[in-house]
Amino acid sequence: MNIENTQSQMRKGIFEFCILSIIRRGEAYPSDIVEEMRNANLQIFEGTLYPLLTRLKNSEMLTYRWVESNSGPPRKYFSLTEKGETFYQELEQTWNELANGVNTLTKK
Amino acid sequence: MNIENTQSQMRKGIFEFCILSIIRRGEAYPSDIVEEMRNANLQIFEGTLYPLLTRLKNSEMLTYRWVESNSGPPRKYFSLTEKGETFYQELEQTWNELANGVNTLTKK
DNA sequence: TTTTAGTACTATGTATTGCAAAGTACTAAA
DNA sequence: TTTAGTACTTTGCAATACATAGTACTAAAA
Repeated sequence: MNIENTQSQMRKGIFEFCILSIIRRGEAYPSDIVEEMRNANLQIFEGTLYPLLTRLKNSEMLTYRWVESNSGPPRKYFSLTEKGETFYQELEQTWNELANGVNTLTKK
Repeated sequence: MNIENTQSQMRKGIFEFCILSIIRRGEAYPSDIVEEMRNANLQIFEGTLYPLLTRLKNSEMLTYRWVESNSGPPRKYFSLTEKGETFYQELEQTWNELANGVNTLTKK
């Protein structure tokens, strides 16, 4: 039982919300997403990100298209489906309830 | 991929923090803990709570004593160790960083 | 006295996902 | 042709929330 493990456990379930939020604001490819998360001091690893994007795509929350890049391999740009937008709103509510609950409990 | 599962995943890692916070404020037994969490709109099941308390005890974050109850079986009252207090402070920082990161990212 | 009900705690199997690591593929530069 | 950087894929493992089945204690009811 150590802090790194707990950090990892705390991240579970939260990354879906973060990723959908980023893509909701505009089409993005994985490196964009990593960058935006890093800017918010959130760390996500490729081994997490790619399977998660795949799961979201398979669940019809996201669609993607291939875009040739200037100098390098093609990139997969993701965007939100209507189903994804609905799910995002549920996630937003879920997060807010959880965060409020925790803060209520721990800040007294 | 549905909201209930994501809620469950979001809870991972957070309950340690909540439980230590409750016990930090004063000695408590499991039903006390369930009650305080419910008051904060956080739901924890016995299958989660008891093993978690055991893990925290085994990691020397908590100690406990048995207390006879007025009408019913004896109760296990938990309290925080010094190691638990230190760990709590790390958890508090971890939670604040995570919550700030998520809110920064999703509220823009 | 025995049985029932309520309370308290224990143990275990399952599903899910973050993490780590190994790998493939594309493009441009050396 | 080889190397380096970028982009994506796959898979196995560890940890924990959840569900469930069970044991144990005490008081009240039968």
